[in-house]
Amino acid sequence: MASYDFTDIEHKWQKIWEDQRVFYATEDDPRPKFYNVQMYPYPSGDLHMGHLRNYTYTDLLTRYQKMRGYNVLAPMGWDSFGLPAENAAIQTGIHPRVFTEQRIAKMTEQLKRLGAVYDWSREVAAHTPEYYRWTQWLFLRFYEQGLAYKKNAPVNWCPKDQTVLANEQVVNGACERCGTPVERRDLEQWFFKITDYAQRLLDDLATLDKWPERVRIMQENWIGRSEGAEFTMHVADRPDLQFTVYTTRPDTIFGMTFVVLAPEHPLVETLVEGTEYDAEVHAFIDQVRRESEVERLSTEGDKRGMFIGAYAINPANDEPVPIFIADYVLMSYGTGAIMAVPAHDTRDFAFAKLHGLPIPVVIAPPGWDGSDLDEAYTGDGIMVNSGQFDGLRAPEEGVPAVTRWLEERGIGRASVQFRLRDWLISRQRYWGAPIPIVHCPNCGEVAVPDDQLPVLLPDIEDYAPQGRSPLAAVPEFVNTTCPECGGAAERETDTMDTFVDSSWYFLRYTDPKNEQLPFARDKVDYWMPIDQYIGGVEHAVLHLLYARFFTKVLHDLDMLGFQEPFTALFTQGMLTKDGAKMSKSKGNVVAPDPYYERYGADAIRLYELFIGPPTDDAVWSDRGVEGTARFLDRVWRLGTETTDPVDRDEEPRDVEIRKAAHRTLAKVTGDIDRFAFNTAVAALMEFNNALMTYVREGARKETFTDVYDLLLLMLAPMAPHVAHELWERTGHETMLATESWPSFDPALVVEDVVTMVIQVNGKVRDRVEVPADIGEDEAVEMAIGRDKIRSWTEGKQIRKVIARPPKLINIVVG
RNA sequence: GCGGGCGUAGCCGAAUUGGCAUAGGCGCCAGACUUAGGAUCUGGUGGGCGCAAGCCCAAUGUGGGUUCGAGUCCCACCGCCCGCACCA
Repeated sequence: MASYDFTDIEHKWQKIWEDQRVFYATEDDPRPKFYNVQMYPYPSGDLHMGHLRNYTYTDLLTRYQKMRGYNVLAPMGWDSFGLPAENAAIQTGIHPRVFTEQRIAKMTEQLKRLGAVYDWSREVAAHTPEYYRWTQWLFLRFYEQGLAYKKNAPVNWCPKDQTVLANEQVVNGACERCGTPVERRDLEQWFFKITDYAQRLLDDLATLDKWPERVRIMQENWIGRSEGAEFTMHVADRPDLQFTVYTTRPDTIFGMTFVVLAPEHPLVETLVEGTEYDAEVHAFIDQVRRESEVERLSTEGDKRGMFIGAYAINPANDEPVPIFIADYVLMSYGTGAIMAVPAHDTRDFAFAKLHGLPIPVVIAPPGWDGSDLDEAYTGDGIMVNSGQFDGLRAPEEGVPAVTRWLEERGIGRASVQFRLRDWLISRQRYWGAPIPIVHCPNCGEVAVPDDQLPVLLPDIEDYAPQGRSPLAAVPEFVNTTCPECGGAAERETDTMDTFVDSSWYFLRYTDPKNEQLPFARDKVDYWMPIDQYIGGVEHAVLHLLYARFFTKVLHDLDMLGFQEPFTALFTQGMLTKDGAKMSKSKGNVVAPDPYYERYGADAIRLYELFIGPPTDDAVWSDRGVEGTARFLDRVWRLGTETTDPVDRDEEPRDVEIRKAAHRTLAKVTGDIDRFAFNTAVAALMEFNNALMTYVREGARKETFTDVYDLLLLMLAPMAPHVAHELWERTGHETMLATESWPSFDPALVVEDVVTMVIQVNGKVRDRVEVPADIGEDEAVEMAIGRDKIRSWTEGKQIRKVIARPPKLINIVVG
């Protein structure tokens, strides 16, 4: 249906770009660098229109920034470890490597078909020994720093996938991947100590001014810093026993009427041992422990807990308060113990009501009459019933005053807590990078020496997990010798979370073939930080936080010279169809193949750009592609059909079309810079419409050539195949991709005659063409003198005239 | 519950700093070309009046407010979306 053979053209130019290595980059280029990266994908096999949208954005920027004069690096790689390949292997028996590499090959083809260009010499894939060797090497550096450690921990366990999940992989109490309700189990697990970096990860968010604010806010909430105080409490009649509580509201300490320990709190055992509460408490603890997250969530609002037969002393007033355990207090946050102030905490209030505990008010709400509260009051107020602190404003005066008092008495101090937990990186899975640790009966836990890396993933027969890594069933892998004593030892059989792989791949791109180090300092410092990072908002807190953490650790190890990896971040919207995100599992994917055949790659790209604001979700529409295909067809015909431009002197019409071209150029340049690709395409369409009219009414040869060249230059990053072909056919000997992005002529963009709007009482009543440099007095005079305006002002008094020449005059009458 | 965002034509959307609301596309209507058109081109496409040039009016989820002037700023409400979710 198109009037040109786009398939031939696409093949031709894709081959030229690759064969001539047009988009390959080196570090010795004198131009300023621009490092342009899209989050490397999991090789799922088939790209759909939703994926193509993202690749189109990245590719547009690669081509645009090159034309803008930058030394652009746009690499591509694969997040190729992970569960799907392993699950497929369990089902089909195909080795995950074979499965993965077939898909990588397929996706590479599909990217090339779109016309997306990369420096393929820098391709990385997480599953290759050449890559995971360095993932293991980096693990060892973390290990040396005490940033990688093993501990027994209650973990999220997916009974279907038979593996441990990170907190982030648990969605509404269910496994993110398969939806199975998650259970809790105790296992020995490897962690990265990201909490050591919590404050810096929080502080440096402020420097990321080219990140979407919502992503910064999400990370801020995820890190979850809170300020308060912790202090020691003694158990009544047991001077040997004490525990620490954490609170953000030390100013409410006089309102404490009970304390709550997490069921897992170590002191609980001691307190109930041999008492009448022993059996009942243990039954409760067992129940809570075994409960899945789903079950816990379903009981929200009904806070379960019990008195355990002991009392603690409130250090503020020396009153004994009962000790409870309850499931709403978590061992993993703060100290695992809280002072409960029912009057001023909604959870404590609910719990106190349930157990008939007193609810004394210590922060008086404004206008409080001394009566009981119907609900917890958490707002500002005046301290009452609080001894020497009565009358202070809370929390702003009360918190520091009480905290100081606790410090002076030597029982407490100011304390900062983070919601962020350490990053659980071990997986009881096959398809990941083995953790390079050996367990020796004599030497204990021993790091595999650097020169013995990589610890290779062996080929195995049975991938099915049985509560431990499939690697544990491979004696040739497990049995080894201790690097320190040379005796018999066993390898660690857990593998690493794929988020470890993806926390540094963008560093490897800068020096992908290095066999001495993961990357050389000079190369990483040349390319990094990434100037433009593009990816889905679903990675707002996971990948993006981990990658920031890695960068900071490697900075502290003096391996690189920057603190933040991603200068600018862009998160694109999803493509939806039938009201849902396009995905294989929903069965609503739009496969690109028929569209390539019918409309060509450029029409698809252009529609992906035109479909709506890049940050917003968009709905796929077949009609939309037809529209952009029609547009390209018109551009093609303008460039190839005889339009009979003639040599003649320049007329006003010719100047007008040149002005239109330059205004469009200014608009498109600005729009690309602010990621408004949809309006950039609209501007090109509008200009093309004007150009068709111009040609129909008789074109001047020189003018037409000039403005048509501009059109092709602007189209080059968006619809590269057609633009390149037309550039060649219209007689240019250079390649369009290596041309400079044109700069607009300011004289042609500035309008010398503009339409001035004349309003009466804010309503538009007339318009008049005026010189752009018209003076205020002259503009007002002209406005008032217009016949049409007179008919509105006649018989009324002009009270005020707002003049904004040359755009607007507003006459206020009354 | 807490945090963030969105609501404009029949549909997708534009309006960048408070200044001509509705650009561009889709769809629809009419016409031209044509054996034919689901190709292409031209014109139209909120409402009212008018043969017409044109004139007038209404409208940006709802209701208020600030302002000479509000899609844009403020307040309340309605609806939808996203993130977090017992973090003391």
